[in-house]
Parts: sequence; C-alpha cells; structure tokens
Amino acid sequence: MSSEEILHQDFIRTIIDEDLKSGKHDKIVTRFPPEPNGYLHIGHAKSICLNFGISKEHADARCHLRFDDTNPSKEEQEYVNAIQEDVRWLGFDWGEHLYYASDYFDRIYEYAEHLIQQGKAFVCDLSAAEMREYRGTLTEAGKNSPFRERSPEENLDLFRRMRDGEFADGSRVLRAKIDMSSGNINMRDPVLYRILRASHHRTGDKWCIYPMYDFTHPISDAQEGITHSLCTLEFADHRPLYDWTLDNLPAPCHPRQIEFARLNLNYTVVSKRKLLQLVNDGFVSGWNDPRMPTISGIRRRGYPAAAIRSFCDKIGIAKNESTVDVALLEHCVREELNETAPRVMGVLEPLKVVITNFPENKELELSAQNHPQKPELGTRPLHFTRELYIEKSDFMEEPPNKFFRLGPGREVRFRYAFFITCNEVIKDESTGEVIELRCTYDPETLGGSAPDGRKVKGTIHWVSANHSVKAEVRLYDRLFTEENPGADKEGADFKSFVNPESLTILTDCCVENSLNTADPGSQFQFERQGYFCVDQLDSKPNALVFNRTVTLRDTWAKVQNR
RNA sequence: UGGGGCGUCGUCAAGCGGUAAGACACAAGACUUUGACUCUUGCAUUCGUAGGUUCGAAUCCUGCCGCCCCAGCCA
Repeated sequence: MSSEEILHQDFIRTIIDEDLKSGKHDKIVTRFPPEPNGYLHIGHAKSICLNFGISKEHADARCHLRFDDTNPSKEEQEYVNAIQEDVRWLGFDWGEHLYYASDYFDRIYEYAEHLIQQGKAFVCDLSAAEMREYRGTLTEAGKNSPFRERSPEENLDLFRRMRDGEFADGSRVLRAKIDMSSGNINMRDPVLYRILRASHHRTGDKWCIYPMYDFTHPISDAQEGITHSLCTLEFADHRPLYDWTLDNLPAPCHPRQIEFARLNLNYTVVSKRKLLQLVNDGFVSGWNDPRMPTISGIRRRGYPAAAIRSFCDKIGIAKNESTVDVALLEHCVREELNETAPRVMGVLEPLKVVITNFPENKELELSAQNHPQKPELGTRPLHFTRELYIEKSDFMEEPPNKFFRLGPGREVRFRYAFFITCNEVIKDESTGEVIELRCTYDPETLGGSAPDGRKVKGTIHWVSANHSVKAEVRLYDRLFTEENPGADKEGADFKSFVNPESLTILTDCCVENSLNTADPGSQFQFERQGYFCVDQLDSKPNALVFNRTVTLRDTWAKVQNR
C-alpha cells in the first residue's frame, strides 16, 4: 500500500509539471480512449493507470473515459459495458466525463465541410486499389489523385451527397489535401471520411459516412479540452496529422500528443487479435479465462486491482521498447496478497494419516491464527481428529538430504497442532503406492512446541478428515512455454507455444470447513502453497472451486531443481 | 534507398556536464510453528560503438552499428 504512494516521475509527468509551472495550463485533462471492439488487457491497464493516475495527482485535473467508436462494423455495446466495469474495478472513476467519439459526429462533419471550403480537403473517386498505387511506397513519393483539384463547390456537393447516401460503400472518400511526396505516409492526402453502411451502436442508421481515427481523435480531444493526449509509440507518425488537423480547423484548443512505449510481457501475448484467436480457437474458455492477460481474466484469477496498480507504477513510463518480466507482476500480486489474504489450510493431493494413539471419537478444538503477522485478524478453530489428510508431497519414503518433512520414523510438526511421528507406511499391494500413514502424536506438544525442548525442522499443513470439505482446485501456470510467443520464429504460430500444462484441475482436494461459506471471489493463502480465490462463476457451497492465483515463493523447489 | 522512434545491470528504469538511484530476478546468510513473510549482504570502474569538445561526458558534437514502427476506405 505504501508502494502506491511513491510516485515515480517520468518524462510525461515532467512535461506536465513544466506546463503547469510555465502557466501553459492551470488544469490538466487527460483521457483514456479505448475502441469498444474487445476486452481490456494488462497493456491497457498501463495506459489507464497513466491517464487516470495523472488526473489523481493534481487537484484540479480530470480524466475522461471516451469510447473511440468511429468504426461501426467492429464495435459493440457488450464491450462498452465490459470496459467500464474493468476501469472501475481497477479503481478509477471518470465522474461525469463519459464520452463517445460518436457524440461529435455532427461537429466532425461540420469541420470536414470547413476543410472543403478552405480548399484543404477533396472528394476522391479512386478505388482502394488505385489509391494504394497512387500512395507510392516507403521510398518513393506518391502521385496526386486526378480528383485532387476539384473545386470547393464540387467537393461540397459530392461530400453532401456522400452523406445523403447517393453513393455506394467504398466508391468515394473525403481526403485531406496535404502532400503526396511527404516522407510520412500519413501525410499523403489521408482519408478523412469513408462511406460505410453499417448500423452504429450509438447513432444507429443516422450516418452512412464515418470519420477516420486520424480525423476524429484530435477533434474529440480538442472538443473535451484535453491538455495532454497520451498514446503509444506507433502513433508518433500520426502526430503531424494530428497537429495539421487542429491547425487547419477552428478548434477550441490544441492538445499535445505524447507517445510512450506499450507494455509487453514475457510468456504472454498482449494483442487483441491474438487474444481473440485464443478464445475463438478454444485454447482458453473465454476472455475471462484466468490464464488470459485480460483485466477480466486477471480479476477472475484473483489478482488484486491494487497489485495491478503497483505493477504499473513499478514498470514506469518511457519510450524504450520493453518487455517486462512476468515475475515482476507476480511479485506485485504476492506483495499485495501477503498483506490482505487470510491464511487457511487446504490439502491439494490428500494422503490419509491415522493417529493411532488418538481416540476414534475424540475431537480436539485448536486455535489457528488467520494471519501470523496481523493478530488483529483474529483466530479460527481447527479440529484435530484421529483421521487426517496431509499433502502427498509432504511424505517421502526415502527422503533426500535436507528434506524436512515426513518420512518413516520421522517427526514433524502439524501446524497449530502437535508433533507427529510416522511409524508405519501402508501401500497399495498392487501398485506399491503409499496410501496411508500410521502415526502417533505427542500430547505434550500441543501448540507446536515440546516441553523437553526438542526441536523439529519441518512444519506441514493438514486437514481433519471429518472437518474438511472437498473442493476442486484449478492450478494455473503460464499460458505459453516461450518467452516471446509472438515472435513467429521459424514460421511457428504463437498458438503452437501454448503451454499444455497451463491448467491442471485437481478434484480431490480437502479444505477447511470454514471455506464452504466463503464469498465468491474471496482470496486466501493456503499455507505453504499459494494464494487461491473462490471462483466467481463456478464455485458453489459443497461444490467449491478455487483458482490458484499464484504460488508462494518456493526456495525448496529451487534447491531441488539444482 | 524515405519518414519517425529507441539503444544505461539478466528484465524494467532513474540520470538532463561534476564522477552510475531504485525495483524485479539472481546469489549468500540471519530469523522462522508457512522451506512463506521479514532482515542483512553481494550484484554496471561503466552507459551500443568510434572519435571529438571539456579540468571533467551516460549526459554536448560527429560518424558508424543495431533494434522497433509506418505503404487499412482499422484504431
């Protein structure tokens, strides 16, 4: 939590501070402008934290949420709703400032006519293919369109008829008249309006022409009084057009566009197109599959919003192309959950233990702390009985050096209970698998320490056979086996790098009784194992489903792997 | 061969002419009724590279090298 208070300075905030200091602006206005054609992902979170974050750092500032809905053929109301939910969940609030680029369609249209009247835009009849030819290449200048010199009167007439639906889709466009020989292809008479007969989710069938992003965005920003228009690096080439547009229109103000590097994460893909493929091809269960880097997936996985904010703060804002290590994201998640998640015991792969010197019908109530570092979070009762379950991996018949857990003849501590000694190992006769341990407990060690001062190196978790409930636990691992799955190396498709072990479902788990009534979405630390949350969609009392959010750090596993 | 952007530790990232912050990762150790947490320590004589300017350069200048983006009537 204190990590969120440490605000990292970056080049954008420096510019903003200077603009405030010089008096260029006395109030900062930013905006987050998603296109409602997909779900938000961790990359968007970076932009959200930047834009909304800046607005929170200045008393008078605000940040608008604006849907960039200029292409009705790709956009849907479903996404509009999901995006709002995600931004809110991340902890941000746009107040009254919810806008749609489509709110400005009338104004944008007027501005287009203004450009035509100034002789700075023309209607072009070239087909898409012809226009591509005329555009030239990266190294060769383009050629002027044969329609470039139409009179303002003719252009105005044609443009109005475009609006009125007289022409077929794609038959004509409105173009800015800038410079076909520019080294910047965006300045080679870019298209401003296209004819597109598609129903818009907001404006319905009012329009059959729609403005392009490059024309819409600067106008929308200016309309809202945005001071700093922050976007990703690939839009740097569009800045001259952004500026040209506002310079040639009677716009109320001229926001400054500043570009920063988008977020890349190793072992994951962060591209709407690729995420959509994973969903459509059934590699995941949906946009909110807990393995997805979408905000909704992450939320369902159990990542706290505060951890995402902390992560965005830690990665910083710069112009370097960068790929952040997912380990940093996981660190932020553990850091947050360590503070907030109550501790509980759950056995993922149960091995039966019978305490031979403990009476059959006896139940001993013990007390366990909900958070060892936070006594104020209280305690909960635990029941010790003759039959218990421990983790299969906490027993080894032939323990290697430094293995602190249970083995034949060994004594360990059962957390919050007693010292237990393993006396007998029972195996399945046909498979040889260990199926039960016969142990004794030392009643003198109640609470976990021995009056005679003897020490025990290992402490393991356990659950009472008749004070636990069965649960399904979904173990998640990284979705890709390759560090950079999107790299297309040797022509391999990124989908061929999907980790076949990214999901392991365990159906035979036993968790403390108290979890039966836990709220969907609530988060716990299963001691010694990791952080888990109650699945929002699939979990029901007596049919519990937990998602493993992230494991605990495991130095023992590291030692073993050496 | 056009235009734009970028090169500081394994990964992010400060630094803005005065002698390389911090975080993650990694390593070693302490503590521990979670092999968790926490704590301590270590981890760039060097900033893509070659020159130049300067008492002094990651910071200024020049050349070179490398990487990313742009030829949608997508955003």
